[in-house]
This record gives sequence, C-alpha cells and structure tokens, in this order.
Amino acid sequence: MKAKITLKDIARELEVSISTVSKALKNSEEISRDTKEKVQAFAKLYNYKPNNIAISLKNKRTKNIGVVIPDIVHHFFTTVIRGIEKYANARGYNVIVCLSEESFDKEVINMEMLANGSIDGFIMSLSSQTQEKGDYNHLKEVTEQGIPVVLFDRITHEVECDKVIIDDELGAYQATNKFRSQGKKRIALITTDDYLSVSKARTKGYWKALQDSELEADESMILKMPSMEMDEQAIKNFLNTKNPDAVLCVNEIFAVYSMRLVQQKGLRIPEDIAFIGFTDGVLSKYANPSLTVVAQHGEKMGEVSAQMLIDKVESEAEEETYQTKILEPTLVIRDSIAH
Amino acid sequence: MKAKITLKDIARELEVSISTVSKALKNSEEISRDTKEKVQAFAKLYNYKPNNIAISLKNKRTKNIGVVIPDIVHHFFTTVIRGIEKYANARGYNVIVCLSEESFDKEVINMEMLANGSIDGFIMSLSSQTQEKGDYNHLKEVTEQGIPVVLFDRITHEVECDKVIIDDELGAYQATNKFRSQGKKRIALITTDDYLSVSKARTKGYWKALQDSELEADESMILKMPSMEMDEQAIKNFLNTKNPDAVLCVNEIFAVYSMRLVQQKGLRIPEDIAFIGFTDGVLSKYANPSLTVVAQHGEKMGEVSAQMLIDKVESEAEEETYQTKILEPTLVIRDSIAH
DNA sequence: AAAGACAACGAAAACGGTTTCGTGTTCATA
DNA sequence: TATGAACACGAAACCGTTTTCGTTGTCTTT
Repeated sequence: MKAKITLKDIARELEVSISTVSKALKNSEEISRDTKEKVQAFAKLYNYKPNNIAISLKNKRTKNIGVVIPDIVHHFFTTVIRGIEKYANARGYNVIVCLSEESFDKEVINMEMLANGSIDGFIMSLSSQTQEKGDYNHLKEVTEQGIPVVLFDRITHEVECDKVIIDDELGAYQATNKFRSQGKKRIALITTDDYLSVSKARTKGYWKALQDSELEADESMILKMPSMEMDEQAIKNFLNTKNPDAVLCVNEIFAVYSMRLVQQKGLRIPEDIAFIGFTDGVLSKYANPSLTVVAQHGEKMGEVSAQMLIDKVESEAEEETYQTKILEPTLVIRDSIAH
Repeated sequence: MKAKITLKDIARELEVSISTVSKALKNSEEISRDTKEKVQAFAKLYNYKPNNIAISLKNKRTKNIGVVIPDIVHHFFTTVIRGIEKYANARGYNVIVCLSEESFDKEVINMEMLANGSIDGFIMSLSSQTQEKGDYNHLKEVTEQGIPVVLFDRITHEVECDKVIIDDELGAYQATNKFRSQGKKRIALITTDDYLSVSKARTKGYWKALQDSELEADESMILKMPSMEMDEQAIKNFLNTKNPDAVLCVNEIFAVYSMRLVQQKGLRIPEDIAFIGFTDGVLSKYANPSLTVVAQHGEKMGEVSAQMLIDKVESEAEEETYQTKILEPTLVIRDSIAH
C-alpha cells in the first residue's frame, strides 16, 4: 500500500520549501524554469494529486452539491438526478444524494448534515410531509446562512430562492383539451391530495380546461387518493360508478392500472375510453397499449436546476434576485388515445 | 445573512482560548463546570455546528462514500442506491453518486475525482465498457492506496476487494427449471453479450438447467443482443423463427416487449408461451399480464454493500481479507407463467 | 515551609493546501 | 561604488478543528 503523497513530501525530497512546490505545480512565474521542471516531473512520477479536503477548507468551496429528494425509486426523480449529475460533473462538481423518504424529519436531518460545510448549495424537491405541514424553517435557515438553494418540482413560495417547475397546470390543461378535441365527454381525473403542489396545479389545469369548454366541470369526476400509494379498490369503484370515456391520471401507475381494469371489463382503449398520464417513464412506453403522457422532462429540469445553482454559487455578487423557471411540458402521443 | 459561527468566534466572545471551547463542547473533564455551561449555552444560542470539512481534514475521514454506477435510470441500480443510502445514513455517512454511463473513461475520471480525499470508500458496479475492455487498473490503484472498495453485481475477480452479487446462475437455473416443470419444451433465452458478467452467469444457469434435463440444449435458442438497447427487429425475427413455448429474458424490457409481440400474433400467455424476466421493477408488476421475474433484491444488495464497506472503513485492523457475499435470488410468481 | 498533587486552562502543532509578504542574490544602471 | 530592479525562493499566516503538552495557581501533605 502506497499512501498518497503530499506537498510536504515533495518539498522534503527535493529540498525546497512547500510554497515553492505549490507554486511550481501551478506554473507560477515566480519559480525558475529549472525548479518547476524538477518539481513537476517528481509530482508526475509519484502521481501527486492535491487533497480535495484541504483545498475545500482553504477556499471554503467543496465543489459538492447536495440533492435532497423524497424518493429515488421513481422515474421522474431519477431522470432529474441524471440531469443534475451530468451538468454538475461537467462543471467539476460532485453530487451528494440524500433521500427524505417523504418524511419531514429526515429532510431536516439531511439538510443539517450537509449544511455544515459539506456542500456549496442545495437542489431539492420537498417531501410530501413537508408540503403538508407547511413548515419551511429548515430551508429558511439554510438560505439565511448564505447557502444557495434551488427548489424543483415540489416547491413552495414561502422560501425565497431559485425555483424550477414545469407548467403542470398547462400540461393538464392541454391533455384535457386533447380529450375534448377527440369528442370525449366524460373526462375523469385521478389525482392525489391537494397538498402536493404538483397535484394541485394539475387539478387546476384540468378544471380550467373543462370550464373553458362546453362541458360541465363536475367535482365527482375527480378521484383524490390520500397518498401516492395505489388504492386499487378506490380506483375500481370510481371507474365503475363514473363510467368516464377519458381519464387523466397524475402519474403513470394510476393510468396503467386503470387501463388494465377497464380492459378486463372488455372496454377498448382508446375507442371506448382513452387515457393520458403524467411522467414519461418506462411504464408508459411499454404498457399495453402504450400510454400517452404529459412528459415532464426531468433530465432537462435537473440540468437547469444545476446550472442555476452553480451559477449562483460561483457568482461573487451577492445579488438577492431569485428567479423561477417554468419548463413547458409536452404531450407524448401513444396508443392510449386516438391519433 | 448570518454566517456560520466558529470556535474562534466563541473563544473571542467568551474571552477564553479555542482549546477551552473545543473541550468544553465535548464535555471534557479538564474544564470546570462553570466554563462548560457558559460555553455550551453560548454555542447553543448561536447554533454552533462544527465544520465538517475541518473535521475531515483533521481525522482523515470524510464520512462520505462514493457510489459509481453505470446508470441511474434503471430500476435495479436505483433500488441498490436506496439500500446504500438508507444504511449509510443510519451510520452517519453521506452518499456521493457518480454515473459512468457505461463508459470506461467516465468511470476512471469519476474515481479519480473522488479518490483525492473526498470519500472514505467506494461502492461500485462496473460499466459495460470496463467489463468489455477488462482494464481494472483504476480499481487497483485505488485499493493500493488503501481505499476500501466494494463491488456489486457487475464485478470482476481481477481486483482484490469485497464483492456482493446475487447468484445469477442459480436464478436462471431455477427459472428454467420452472418452465421445465410446467411442461415447456422449447425454452428460449434472450440475453446480452457475454462480456457483462451477469449475463454470462445467467446464460450459464439456463444452459445448465437444460443439460441437467431431458431437453436438449440448443445454441440457436439463445438470442444475444449486442447491447442493452432494444433491437426490436431482432427479437421479432427470433421469436417468429424459433417459436419457443417459454422465454427467459435477462431483463424486464426484453420480456415485456416480447410479450407484446406474441400477443399481437394471437398467442396466449402463459398457455401458449410463458415468460420470466430478471429484475423486479415497476414494469413487471404493471405489465399485462404481470411478469414473473427473478428478483434481485437490489435494496438488500445495497445495504449489504454499505455495511461491508463501512465496517472495513471503520476497522482499525489492516486485515487483507476480502469476502464475496452471494445473495439468493427469488422467483416472484406472476401471471406470465402458469400457477 | 517545601514539595507534590491536582484542577483549569492556554499555546502550539497538526491535517494539506494557498497566498501574501518578506529576503537574499544577482545584475544592470547612474 | 552605491542604488535599485528583477529574480527565485522561503517563512508564515490562514482555513476550522483536535489534541498533546505545558503552565499556572491552589490545596494538601509531611
């Protein structure tokens, strides 16, 4: 086992000072050609690499960014991470991932762990419990310390920071209109409870589309699930009693499961009943029939978030200006609707 | 914006030395009751938290572990990360995720980035390019520096380190036997090229099961895809010409896609043709029919890997003993086979 | 009263770098 | 020959901790 070599080691071997070595390796003009060559050759030979921690301590920059998300076994978040990772890596940053598992406490603990020097900034999406509770003090504390934060997807307006969302309302609006334009009359919505900012926006878009049309918007055509978990029975009852001819679902799973249910009843998709979901994941692509979805462009969202964060981290100016970027969703047409 | 407070700040305010503050906060016996109370109260009031970076530099422990995987938009890897994260977090460690994107170069760069003090150890799964190339010098260098490494799933025996795998051969063997016991005669395998260690093992298990039976093992019943990407045409041709009555696939996607193909031909699943895949992801669960799979227990794998790594990191002893843990796969029976 | 024991604290080194500010040569210039 | 650049390098501070090793002052002991 050969341990890492340090500046001190090189200095001792070459009988020069540590400062000389440091400067020589940075090709400083102060150091003579001779010495520089000697030092650089030696460093290369012994594969010298500066210690990241020491550098971090010195310039108070870790080149790490903390990502705190509710769940990772979820296609959307996964693609966001990929986007963040790709962009951050290209700019020399590493990504520390922490999972809140939809728990407020875990979110707080994770942030505290990272906020003590481990990272230069946060990219986060709020846990459902946090959104339900409406307590954002942990976020405020961090921003007050001067640590930049970018919130994406599941955000709050109570914290002043940069934000990246997709226009969920627009996505739902367009999807609902798509149904209308295809002559669907009984358009249902399967969603989760309103405390999730995204579900709320989607419900709003759905509602608006109906109100903007000749169709009557009917509260009872909306099924609100208490959590992200599937309640199969609830969906079954809903579909049986409401008999919709089109269903908008706030995620893939609700949609795919619903499609199976109606297929078992002998209905044809999309002729008798059409489906649109949210999130363009594997499930949509390989479902039978393949599912039309409102794509959220998670990877793009990750990239944009990372860019905003790193730009802020690296900007000297202490401007207190925050922006919210709104990404446009797009409808990915597949076989669960007519086309 | 209130910046973080340091030991020095407390010392100045309270007119004691830095060492006294440090000791007081650690409840050292050296310090008088009075002083301790004063310091602790002050620290609490100003929400003092020690700087992680400084501590890392001091004791040469970062409490970070580096995870380098080929891809994150892949259910199996995602569950592994979750397992790692949960376990590591419980022991006070953070997880830095890097993606190699199946590229050898990226894998090398990522490891070098992290190996200079950023992490205490690695958990990795090799990129396909690395396995194809067979070049493991970057791993050897790291282990020679005394940085512990745990390899999982996509491993190599050329590097001395801890390893965690599932018994892929056994999984394929059992799946194939399942088909046999249900009277299937023409059992096909859809896999990827052999350089992926897991595919190789699965092919071996499949082959062994056939050789152990009265059925003849036939090379032409194996379709090897050149990469992880779907080649839809190749699968179509294969199924049409070979007419299997059972198909084992090394992942979910091949299986789900194949099921759709044969359904379009009017075949019934599982009566006419049965399917088993690998990886117990969302796709299997929500496919129509739902897919029987060899579950790989990714989360468990992550936990075990993290435990092995952290144990090694925290063990003083420089034992040079490495172990390979083999997890048992289990068959998750769903509707794509008779039951 | 001298000696040791002990309590309570501070100085300083160390972790591994970066950077500012000397300092001692050498050389050209007036 | 005295002056002053220019050059090449080193000393030391600094980032925020931990920890060892003094150094005081007080108290007990003989």
